[in-house]
This record gives sequence, structure tokens and C-alpha cells, in this order.
Amino acid sequence: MKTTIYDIAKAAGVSIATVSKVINETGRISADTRERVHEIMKELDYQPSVVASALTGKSTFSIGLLIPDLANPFFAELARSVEDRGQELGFNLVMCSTDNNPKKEASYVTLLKQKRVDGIIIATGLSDETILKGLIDQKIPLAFVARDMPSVVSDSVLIDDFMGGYLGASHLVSLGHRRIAILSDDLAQRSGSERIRGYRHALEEAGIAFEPDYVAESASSPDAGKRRTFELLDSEKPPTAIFAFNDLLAIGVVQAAKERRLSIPWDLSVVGFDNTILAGIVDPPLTSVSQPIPDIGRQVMDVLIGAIRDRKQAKERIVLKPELIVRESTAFPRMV
Amino acid sequence: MKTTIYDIAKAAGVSIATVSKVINETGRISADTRERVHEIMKELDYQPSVVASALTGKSTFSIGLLIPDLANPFFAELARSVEDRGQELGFNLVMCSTDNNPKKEASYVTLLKQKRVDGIIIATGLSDETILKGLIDQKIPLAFVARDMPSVVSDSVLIDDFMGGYLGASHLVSLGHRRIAILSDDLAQRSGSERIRGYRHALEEAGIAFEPDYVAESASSPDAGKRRTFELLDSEKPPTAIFAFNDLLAIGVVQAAKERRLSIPWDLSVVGFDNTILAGIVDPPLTSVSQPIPDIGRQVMDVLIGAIRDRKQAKERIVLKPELIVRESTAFPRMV
DNA sequence: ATGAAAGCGCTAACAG
DNA sequence: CTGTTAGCGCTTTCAT
Repeated sequence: MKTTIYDIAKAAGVSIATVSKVINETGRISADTRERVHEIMKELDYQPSVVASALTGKSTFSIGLLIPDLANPFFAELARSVEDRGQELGFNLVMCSTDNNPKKEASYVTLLKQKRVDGIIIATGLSDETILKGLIDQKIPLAFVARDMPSVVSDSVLIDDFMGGYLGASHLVSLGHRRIAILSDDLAQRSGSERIRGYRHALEEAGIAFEPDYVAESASSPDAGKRRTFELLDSEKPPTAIFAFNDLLAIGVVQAAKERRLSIPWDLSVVGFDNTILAGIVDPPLTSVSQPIPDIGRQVMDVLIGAIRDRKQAKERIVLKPELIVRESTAFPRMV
Repeated sequence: MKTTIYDIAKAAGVSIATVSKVINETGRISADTRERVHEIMKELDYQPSVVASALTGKSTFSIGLLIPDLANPFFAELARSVEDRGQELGFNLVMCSTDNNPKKEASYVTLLKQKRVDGIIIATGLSDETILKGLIDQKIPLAFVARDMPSVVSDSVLIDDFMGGYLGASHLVSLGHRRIAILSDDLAQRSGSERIRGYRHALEEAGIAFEPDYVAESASSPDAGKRRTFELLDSEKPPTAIFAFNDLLAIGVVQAAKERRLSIPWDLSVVGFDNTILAGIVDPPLTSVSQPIPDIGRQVMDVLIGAIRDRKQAKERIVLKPELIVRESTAFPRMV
């Protein structure tokens, strides 16, 4: 049998209440017994059961993390930074890759609820409104990360997507591009439309007319991005530059260009988003709008745990600044 | 208040025992009451507490996953595949990135124990023997993945590392290379030495003498790999090919070569290991020994859950085959 | 077929 | 300063 608080109490010749108190450092315990209990616990390699203590209303010290796909480097890096902060604070992360699939979302959320996680960090879309409503009704602490959820009042940390869109687009504009296409992963999401706003703003500044046909949407993988790029390239007025809303998509663009024997950046400029490990590795290295991933992860965790501890009402919305990292995938257009 | 089994019982006009039985489909319940209880549960959006049920000795439906680093694409992809299988089976994954840091390992393992996870999947080295011993003593179901743990009798799934080493080296040999260096992440681990055995076997077959100086070790990051590559390149007899034991390291080699203005594959051939998403993306695309990641992930999860369910004694050791994916980072040596 | 009751391991009053 | 005791939400005999 696993050793329990009773075993410790017996061995130390005290009551379980006393043991509980020394474990939680509550109430007053004589230095003497405290020490003795500690010794016994060490001796018997006693591990207090979080399960039992959670049942009495305390924390489970588990946080759910809902992301689209752990195999996507951006989310892996994000998860890692969230995990690190959790580890520092004594919380574990329960991973949930939803693939933006409503069924998976629902199934994961149900599991998380049943496990009574202390809170949930949401980095994925929640296709089904009811899921989110259920979470809120049950007052489960929530925090959104790297995405906006305007319809909900909740803690969130994300970057200034308008600025991100502006940064990428104005870089291209200043290089002399006028036919700049957008490749977005999910236009419906707020960050997508914010980035487009930033992009449009950059165009306007330069007196370039906005061309709806230059806004393309694609699933978030190099392959899907590649296919969508071919379409863009085959249009009437092919763009001279493509601004992808994540690095995976940008890589798809690069691959499409290679297949067409277009040289990047000379025949086609590409800018990515997220500045993941991939950006520095592709050929050519990708100019990319960088998100401060370690910061973001740390801050969501902090904000969530703050909400859990204080059960405070005030919600924070932390907006961090993106940054343009210029590498070799962008240049002035060869033929204007 | 959250709705509990009592609420359901009251609303349905039955005892909590009955409700419990319909939830778990145990005992005999009249179709009539069963249906009624189900309805009420749906109506009240009742979620049985895994915490409470775990306290009575049932599963927590949580599995710990110990890996070195979630931000490393190989482990992210592996985690994803493990997670997927878990999700199918109703188990959640608790992520633990240890950075091969003994302190973190200990801290995570303690947390996992306290949470009474049903089992732990270990993909990391366990620097501290006592940790592992503690786990085994407490009879916590364990499964090792992508690494060998010869000192322990336990379920494990991994690739044939000897074959992996042989595949990479013999490819290089057949191209005409004779000065082939190894860049390993952790020589101490069994997979490392197995791969080296495979490498030596390939050399022997070709009558090439084994040169200990060609075996280098490095931390598992592009940067560290790059530094180590410079040393290799600066040695008396610089190698004409480098076989890295993971893609991150191989990328370091590529970067080092670029900095030295060496052309890959003409001045230097490189082969990686793992065949992660990175391999297809670097310039030039990397020849890499591929691990069947989705398979591996699925199989560990199956094996672990098998062990949890049946508490069986028989341990399995599942060995999968690696495969050489030839891309553009390898060629015959320009100057032999 | 259903229910009463005894735990599971721990916390939190409340007494002493 | 320490112990008694009543739960927390659920499972599981054992009766009925």
C-alpha cells in the first residue's frame, strides 16, 4: 500500500491533523514535532495525495492547455514556455491538441472539467460557442493566449496584431512592392483580421489600393500553403510578395516558389510570422514578424494563476509588441 | 456549487449507488431508471469527478510524459503522437520537459506521483538512478520510448539504433567517403552507442579504420552542433562527411559549413537523424535517418495502457525499423 | 433491481 | 499546541 497520512501520524505518534498542519504549514506546531514529522515523512518517502487534497476543495495544480497542434513549432515553443512557468509555480500542464476540430475540443474540455483542472489556457479557436459558455458558467478560470476573443471578458495575453500586420506589410511596401498578397491561416479569428487591418494601413500610407483577391486563406501547413500559393501565382496579376501569417505557411510559399523555379527574394519576396525556429532554417532564411514567445507563455501562466489564487474579477489584457526580423527572403521586386 | 452525484440521485429519485452504477455500467439497473438517470445527468450537465473516483482507487486517466525538451521538434512530434493515442483512449498527457536537468526530473516525478498519474512515459535520460528506482519500487507503470534502458526491465518501444547508425554510415561510405565523423547528442545513452556500433560496422565492411577522434559529442541544439563542427573541421584530417544523431545537430553542421563557405554536399556531406519537419526545410534538404514517430507514439501509449489495465508482468520491447531518407545534403566527396 | 453504509486520503473547523 | 470529527464526491460490498 502507498503510505498515507495515517502511516505518518502513527509513526510520529501524533494525529493526522497535526501531520496535515506540518505539510501545509498551517496552524501552530511546535518546532519539535514539526521536525519529527518531517523526518518520518522523508523516511517513509511519503507523497501527499493531490487527489485527496483536491477532493477537499484545494487545487489540483493542473492547468489545461488547448492548442491547435503541438507539432506546429510555434505552439510547441509556446507550450514549452507556458510549461516552464508552470513548473516554477508548481503547476502541471495537460496538453490538448485540438486540430481545430470541434469534436476534439469538446472531448478535451469534458475531460479537463472532470479532472477539475484549476484553469485552462486557450490558444485555439473554440468553434463551438457552447463549450466556451459552459466553461464560463462553471466559473473555470480561463486565459486566452496568442488569440483574441473579443466576445468574452477574460484574461488574455497576445501581441499587437495590427502592428504585426503593419510591420510585415510596410517592410514590403518600403522595398517597393505594390502587389502584396496575404496568406492567412484563419481569417475568421480576430488576430487575422487585425493583421489585415495593419496590412491595409500600410498600403494606404503608400497610396496602394487594397485588392481583396490578394487575401488568401489556407490550412496551417506548408503543403496547404504551397497549394494556395500556386493559385496566387496563377492569378491575373501575380503578387510580387506574399505575407504569410505564420512560418509554416511561409515555408509553403518558399516551396511553391522553388517548384516554379522562382528565386526568392528576387522573383518573389516572402515574409513569415511567429519567427519560430523554422524561420532561421529555411532557405533562404525567412524575414518574419517575431512574437516574444517566452514572454507570452510566462505572462499567461502568471495571469491565469493570479486569477486562480485571487479569484479576482478584474480581467487583464496584456498586449506585447511584435518585432520584424529581417532575413533574406525579402528584397525589392525585380520587375515592378 | 458544482452538481454532484447526490444532485443527480435526488433529482432522479434514486440512491447515489444507483447513479454510480449507471455511470459505470456496473451492476444491474432497470432500463427504465438507467434512462431516467441519463436524462437528468444531461439536463444538469453533470460531469463525474475524476478526482473523487480516483480517490476510491480508480484511474486518474492521466499519463506523465517525460521528455528533454518540448521545443525540440522531434519530441514535439513524438508528444503529439502519444497525445493522439491517449486522447482516443481517454487519457490525458501531463507534459514534463526536463532539459535533462536532474532537479527538474526529480521535481516533475514528485509532482506526477502526488497526482497519482496512472503511468509515466519516459523519453529522457534519468540522470539520477534513485528516481527511477523510486518509481519502480512504487510499482508505477512505466514505459520507455525512443531510448534504451538496459538496466531496467520495462516496456519500451524504440527503433533499431544499430540499424539507424548503419544506414546513415553505409550511405556515406557507399558514396565514397572515408573520413566520416559522428556528432552525437548523448554518447552515454544506449541509443548513442548502438548507433555508433552500426556506424563502425559500416566502416568495417568497407575496410575503413575506426578513428576515435571522429566521434564528437555535443548538446542538442544547432548552436552547440555548430561549435562542435568547427572543431571537427579544424582538426588534422577534417572529415568529408558528418553524421549527426539528430536533425538539430545536423542543422548546426549545415550552419557551420555555410559560415566557412563550404558547400554542402560538395565540400561536406551531412546526414541527420529523426527526419523531423526540419529536415525537409533546411537548405539543402537533409538526408536523414527517419524514425516512424507516429507509430512509436501510438505503440508506447498502447503498451503503457496495456500495462496499466492488466497490471501484467510480461514486459514488451518493441523495436521499429528506421529508414534512410535521401535528400540533397549528401554526395560523393569532391576531393577524396 | 436498488439502497445503506463504510471507506479512499486529506482538510478544516472546533475542542481541549 | 494538538486531537476529534465531519465532510469532499464517488465506489463498492452487503443487505433488502
